[in-house]
Amino acid sequence: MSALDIPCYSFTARHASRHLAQFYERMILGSGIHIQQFTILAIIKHKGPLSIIELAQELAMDRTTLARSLSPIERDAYISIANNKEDRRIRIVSITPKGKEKLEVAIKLWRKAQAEFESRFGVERAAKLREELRAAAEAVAA
Amino acid sequence: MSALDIPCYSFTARHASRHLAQFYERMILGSGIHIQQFTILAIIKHKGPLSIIELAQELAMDRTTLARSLSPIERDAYISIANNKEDRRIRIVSITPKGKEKLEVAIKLWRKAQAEFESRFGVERAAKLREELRAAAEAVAA
DNA sequence: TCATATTGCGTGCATATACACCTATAATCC
DNA sequence: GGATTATAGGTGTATATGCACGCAATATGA
Repeated sequence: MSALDIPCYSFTARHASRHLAQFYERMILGSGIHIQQFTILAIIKHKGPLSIIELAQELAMDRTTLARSLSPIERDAYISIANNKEDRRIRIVSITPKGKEKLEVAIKLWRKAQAEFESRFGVERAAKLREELRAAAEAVAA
Repeated sequence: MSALDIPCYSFTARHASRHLAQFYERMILGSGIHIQQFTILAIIKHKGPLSIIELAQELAMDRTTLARSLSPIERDAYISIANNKEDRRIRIVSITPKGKEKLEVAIKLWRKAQAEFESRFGVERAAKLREELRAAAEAVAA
């Protein structure tokens, strides 16, 4: 037996996620950021400044997980986090010029990773897999 | 935009993996172990005593990640790790009677989780998704 | 046999993940 | 307006993940 024979859907998804992440990490290594950070930066850029909770909703991830993921990219000045005047509970996350530059470098490498995966796996097949992954996540939503 | 519109295959896989893991965690909560620990215990039981590296290969995960994942279940005495006489570099991992008991409880809950997912997502569809996830991981293998 | 290469494994570090619990602030309802 | 409730966010703790590096033990080759 090997991992390929373990029937647990959670394990299979985790396994694929790990290996896909490693593949993308290798591909965007030259950018100096991680694939997860790349996604977060891209969303912040495209959705404009937003609060922690709004950002977490966009990314469909836990609020506290996201908050900790922001630390390294704030430390490296790719994002800035400011307080809100109207509602002092809210903290607003924005991408910095330095973050935009970093993102532009990373996005070129990311496109290559996307293309490489599609080349190996098949464009149609990859699109179908993505749809099914989205549906699976939806199916188990709390 | 929401997570469902992010086209990155790595993100989509990570997203689905997170949410499937949370679903399984909720389902096997009563067992007192995590879904990842469940998988590791099941493999150790079925593949008999094996070394760290052999176990890592079975699970297709990093050796050092696995080693740290063993700590909690060794601490809780679900597994035991012994030195090898012939080759003193090798450490052999075995499941304990306590671990087998825990596994039996967890496996009942895990079966319910599997059935629940198949019920929500479709049996055929789930099988197909699993196959495609395996193939995707294979496609990006280093 | 002894120097070298290989192998098995542990640890430091950094990021990822999420639950429980806490504080501060804003909104709501007598 | 003051008590209550709801919301935004931070932190402690625990597990997950993997790279770089180091150490000890075995295997190999001259």
